[in-house]
Amino acid sequence: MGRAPCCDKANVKKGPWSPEEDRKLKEYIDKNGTGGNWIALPQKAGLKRCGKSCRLRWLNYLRPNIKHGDFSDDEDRIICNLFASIGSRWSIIAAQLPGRTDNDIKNYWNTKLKKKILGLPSTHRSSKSMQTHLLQKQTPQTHFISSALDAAAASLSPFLSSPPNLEGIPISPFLFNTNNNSTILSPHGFNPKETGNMLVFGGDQSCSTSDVSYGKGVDFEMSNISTSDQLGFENYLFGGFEEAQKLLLNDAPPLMEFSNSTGYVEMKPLVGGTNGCNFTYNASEDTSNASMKNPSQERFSF
DNA sequence: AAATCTACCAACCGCGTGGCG
DNA sequence: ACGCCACGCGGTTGGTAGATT
Repeated sequence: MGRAPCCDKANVKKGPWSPEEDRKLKEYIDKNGTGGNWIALPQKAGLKRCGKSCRLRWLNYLRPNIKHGDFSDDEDRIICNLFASIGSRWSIIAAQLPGRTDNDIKNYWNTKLKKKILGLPSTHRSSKSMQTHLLQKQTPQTHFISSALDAAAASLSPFLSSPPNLEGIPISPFLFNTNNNSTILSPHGFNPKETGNMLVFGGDQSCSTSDVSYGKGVDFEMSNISTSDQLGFENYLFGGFEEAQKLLLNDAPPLMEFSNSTGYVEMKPLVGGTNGCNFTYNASEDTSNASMKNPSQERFSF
């Protein structure tokens, strides 16, 4: 038994709003307010729209004092700081940015700001091949990313030192950032094609077990981890870097707590978690899946 | 010039929550 | 105390424009 529909789906228009619909909605609300009842509003306003759709259109576009266009550096900073502290609570973040909507901030984060922090080229519709090209050349960008990856490895090394290896090969954790296929970011001098040892943190806007790749003998469990936790962890790893720090509060709290009390490497999100789960790297796990092929490994490019 | 790819963003969807009878 | 209902939120989708091949 599914949820009852909020409106008669057959008789409501969907898709982009026309100027005429905008005018009707704005005129009605200017004159009458929302009346505290979005469900009834479309009919009263003479609109063939779902109440939810009207509410969204009003809040995100028609409402007075909505700010459109580029985000300022200050706004970037506020978003980054709050995201690092509370995760993807977009409505709370939006409350700190007058004129910005949660939807706007969410879109901005997912399409631009996240990449900015992670040091990827400001894409602005730049192609994947161009990004790969930039990464292949030793640019300041790649230097930054490589440095960050080195630090990521350093951050984890105390916990990976015992046991320090699997099958005699040292584990070299590094971050992975990809838009589906072609780009992998590696620390200096580290080629996973040769060693196969890595921890891989999934792709854009995703976080599930299926997004975790396997290095040789390494399995990293990330089931039930929210995107915000994943990004929180990434932020943690990047937190020591000047470039990233510019976007973070100097006194930002630590995002992850590490321990190996159980014999596993446990990386526990301290803030921003929605479900309190842990990342657990099980160093003693059966390595029979070492030969497991993750299709994405076939697409590495250097 | 056309086809394909990619980024962007408006809008949708479904779930959780809180108010109310 | 319980169930219903509307709202608000966050994740996701799909259309479109611009870039690239």
